[in-house]
Amino acid sequence: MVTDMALYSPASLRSELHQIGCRLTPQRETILKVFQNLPKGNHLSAEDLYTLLQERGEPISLSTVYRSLKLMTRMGILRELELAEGHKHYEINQPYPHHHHHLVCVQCNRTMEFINSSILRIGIKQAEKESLHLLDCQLTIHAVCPEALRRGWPSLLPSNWTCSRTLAGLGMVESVEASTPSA
Amino acid sequence: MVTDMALYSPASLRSELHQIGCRLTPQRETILKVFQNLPKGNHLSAEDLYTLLQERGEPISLSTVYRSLKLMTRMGILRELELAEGHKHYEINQPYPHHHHHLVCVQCNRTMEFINSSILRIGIKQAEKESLHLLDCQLTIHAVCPEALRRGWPSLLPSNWTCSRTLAGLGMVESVEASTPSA
DNA sequence: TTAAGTGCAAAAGTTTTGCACCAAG
DNA sequence: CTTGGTGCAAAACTTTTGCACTTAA
Repeated sequence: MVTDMALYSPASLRSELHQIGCRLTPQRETILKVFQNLPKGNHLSAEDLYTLLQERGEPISLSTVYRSLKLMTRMGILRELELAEGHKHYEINQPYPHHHHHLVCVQCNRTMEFINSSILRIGIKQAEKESLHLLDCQLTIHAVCPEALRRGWPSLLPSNWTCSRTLAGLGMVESVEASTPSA
Repeated sequence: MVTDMALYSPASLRSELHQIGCRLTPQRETILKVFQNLPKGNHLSAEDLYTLLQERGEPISLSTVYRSLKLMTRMGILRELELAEGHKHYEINQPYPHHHHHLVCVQCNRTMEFINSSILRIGIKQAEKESLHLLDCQLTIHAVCPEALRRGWPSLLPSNWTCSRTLAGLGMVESVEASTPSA
């Protein structure tokens, strides 16, 4: 899964950090490594990342996680995704051929990635026009899945309902009609 | 400024609400009216909207504001914007010719709108492909303004620094080099 | 009449910060 | 050394919720 991934070596990260008066710390290096090895299509919230590092026994605090995510996003190393889940998610900011966009079902929060190179082209042109330095450009499509529509979306669904699309994504496809509340 | 705006009359809002088992309340009508009359390019956070209504003497609670924003977003009447400011902003979801996208400076948070019809076309096609019902589709471009770059963005700037681009937007263009902290 | 909506206050999250200590360069 | 970074705990915010009371239809 993780293929042509050496976007940032520790050395190049160090040098980018130094350029702006920052230092390379073990924590920052660890975080970068996590994102570099994250399977394509995954993204982590601050909390996710913190938990994951804890489980691996990496010593890091939640504040440092937040601070690093913010810094690395501003540096253009990470991408901050605003999907429909209430907290931000992060992924590595992939270079041009792998650069992708998101389609989100606002009911079940399932996210699908897609690639479309004209979008980036539009973004580059627009940033140039305003003479800004481009960091990231992402198309987010909000949509509703057919199951939700069928059930009378938006308000008739229990808030913890999950559509079959999501269940399928989790590898548990059977009870599409079940809608079993569990909160 | 507010031109061809009668996207939703109270009656059409009522009927859309009824279709999903909801009611038209004075609060919802008021909120819709605010967004319909909002000058092009403006967007409000929940807090902004609440304050604005308070000032106008409209009786509404903050919870209702949140509840209405969520509902109207899910109905596709409003658009939830995730710009770079930590809280969500909302604007009316304009139909196809007025549909627009955003370019944001991550340093000064200034937001610029732009129109590009191919983006919507891409969004429609992608949603169709996954057989989802499209609600909204927005391209967000994150960038840094030249002033920030010149000053050694990202970390050397005081957190309350505002670039000349922003000052210009506020109609106070003089002291571009001042960077006067005020927090 | 009755199910949906509102307001209030409390709770639940998420993200930020002050400060003392630690460590990269 | 010196300045930036980290961890901890407290604080600050934004958003959600339970419940009793209203109100649209």
